[in-house]
Amino acid sequence: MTSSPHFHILIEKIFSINVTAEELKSIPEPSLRRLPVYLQYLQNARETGKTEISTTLIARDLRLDPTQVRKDLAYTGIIGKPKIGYNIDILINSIEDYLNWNNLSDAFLAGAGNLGLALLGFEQFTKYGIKIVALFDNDGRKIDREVKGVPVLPVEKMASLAKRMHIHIGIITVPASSAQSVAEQMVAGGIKAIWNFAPKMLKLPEEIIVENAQFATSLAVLTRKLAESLKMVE
Amino acid sequence: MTSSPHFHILIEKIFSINVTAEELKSIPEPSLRRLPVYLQYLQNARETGKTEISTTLIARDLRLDPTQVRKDLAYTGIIGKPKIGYNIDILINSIEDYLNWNNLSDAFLAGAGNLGLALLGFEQFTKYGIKIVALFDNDGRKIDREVKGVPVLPVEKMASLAKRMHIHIGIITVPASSAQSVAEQMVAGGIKAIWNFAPKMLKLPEEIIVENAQFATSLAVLTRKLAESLKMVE
DNA sequence: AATATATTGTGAAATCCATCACAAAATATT
DNA sequence: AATATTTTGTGATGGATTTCACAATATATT
Ligand SMILES: NC(=O)c1ccc[n+]([C@@H]2O[C@H](COP(=O)([O-])OP(=O)(O)OC[C@H]3O[C@@H](n4cnc5c(N)ncnc54)[C@H](O)[C@@H]3O)[C@@H](O)[C@H]2O)c1
Ligand SMILES: NC(=O)c1ccc[n+]([C@@H]2O[C@H](COP(=O)([O-])OP(=O)(O)OC[C@H]3O[C@@H](n4cnc5c(N)ncnc54)[C@H](O)[C@@H]3O)[C@@H](O)[C@H]2O)c1
Repeated sequence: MTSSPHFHILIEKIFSINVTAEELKSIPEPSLRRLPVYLQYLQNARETGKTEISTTLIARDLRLDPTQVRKDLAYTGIIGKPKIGYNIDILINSIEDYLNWNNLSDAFLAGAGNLGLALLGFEQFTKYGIKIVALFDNDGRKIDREVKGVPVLPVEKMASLAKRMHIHIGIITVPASSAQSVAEQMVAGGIKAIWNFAPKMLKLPEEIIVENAQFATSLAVLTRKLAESLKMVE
Repeated sequence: MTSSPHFHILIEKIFSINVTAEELKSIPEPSLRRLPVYLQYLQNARETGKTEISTTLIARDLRLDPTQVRKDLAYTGIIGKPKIGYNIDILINSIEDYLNWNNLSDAFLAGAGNLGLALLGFEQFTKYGIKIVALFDNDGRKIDREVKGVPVLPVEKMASLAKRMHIHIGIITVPASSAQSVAEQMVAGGIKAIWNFAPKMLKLPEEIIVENAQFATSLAVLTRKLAESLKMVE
């Protein structure tokens, strides 16, 4: 980069140039992870009839630092008014746009078991930018049914169908032992991003985006902190 | 702290003094979050018949920095051999001990719906240190049944039962609108750590440990990175 | 036995992220 | 109209985490 990122952003604001991949990448991952938390908080706040909100208040309610909230929100391009704060509707839109959650992406889900069907039943995914359009399984008893209007198809058809339908997102809820093979079939079908619920690290080409929904990670923090706090009172 | 942490740990090793809350706290949270990833990787590696493993190899497979892996593992107290690496069995045990996953903790789960039942059916939780011993719901049709040997009870009984059974961990899989009230009932029952799947920030006393299993967070990273990579090829 | 090699363990440096401090701006109050 | 108050936006600072650099060590090779 030859010019400073700050200068770049200024230029973008003035001339409405589309941000490039370079700039898109520049948000710190911790900030990115906080954006959905703000979003959910703001949607709640909107329901109470509020129209404006300050980072002072957001930070108090979410137990964060106000400057941190301001800097996080700034990544989405939002501009506030001193002494007032931000317009809630505009702010919500700004975050959703930034996350690309205003454009629903179609997704395939492999593994129509307990977790897979629970995910399918979770209507709120449409709020999070994705829509599950087909399930795939290798169990004959599950195939060729429809669940909540979504067809369950044989996993062999997944790759070709993904290609034909230009699907970019795959969700894996098969047992760990099948996860690698299913992931490879997804990649063969042109899928670019995989949300993996199986407790198994996938080995895939570098350019494939893999987000592991590791329940174990979450539990590690929980059980460890609990052990700490129980030790403390001993 | 008057003496260096390093000195402390040495003393602990020599005299087998229990680590105190002070020392327990000292692991960086990013390191803590990586431990379950190593654990799962190591369990896989063990199944292939390996008995020793180096951080060089772990790092290559998990796409991490070898020094980082070494420092992370060191928090669990493991000691390796130059030129060889670590004994896999001992290393696995060391991580499990550190996370307290060798002592199963009983947990209550509120919300016997899609996700709650999927979680119940997930036997591997016993590998992650917890055991769901009772479900609670407010839907008469679900109450007083047993699911996989675990009773479904009316949510009104949760607090008193938690107290009586000295339950420390609660899992919330009720709709967002009921999450706060259910969480408060858990706290009233003496529960100290809550694993919250409802997309709702809970307002609870500071000493209560809350770990939000935010699906939205995971998806934000996925959809954002995907948007970036699609921009790139434009 | 001497040398080469791969790895651990750890201070030091670099990078990344969170927090502090404060000027500028918008509104409310006197 | 002047002053006080609250908040935004941001450069500077501090702290946490990652990465680098390298000595020490265990084993393999000659
Ligand atoms: N259930 C949970 O709460 C939970 C939580 C965290 C992680 N997970 C993980 O999610 C995955 C699914 O868990 P689950 O409880 O839903 O298991 P499940 O057994 O209920 O479902 C797995 C489904 O995958 C199908 N399947 C198996 N191999 C396949 C293949 N090669 N191609 C296509 N489909 C295939 C099976 O027929 C079944 O329908 C597992 O990896 C599990 O470890 C589950
Ligand atoms: N299903 C998913 O894949 C998924 C994913 C992420 C998050 N979530 C969240 O998890 C929660 C549960 O989702 P779900 O799909 O299982 O919903 P669900 O409607 O299938 O289950 C909710 C259960 O909670 C019970 N319940 C409602 N109010 C209660 C109360 N006050 N006390 C006790 N029980 C009560 C209901 O009777 C029902 O059995 C929701 O907050 C949802 O947003 C679900």
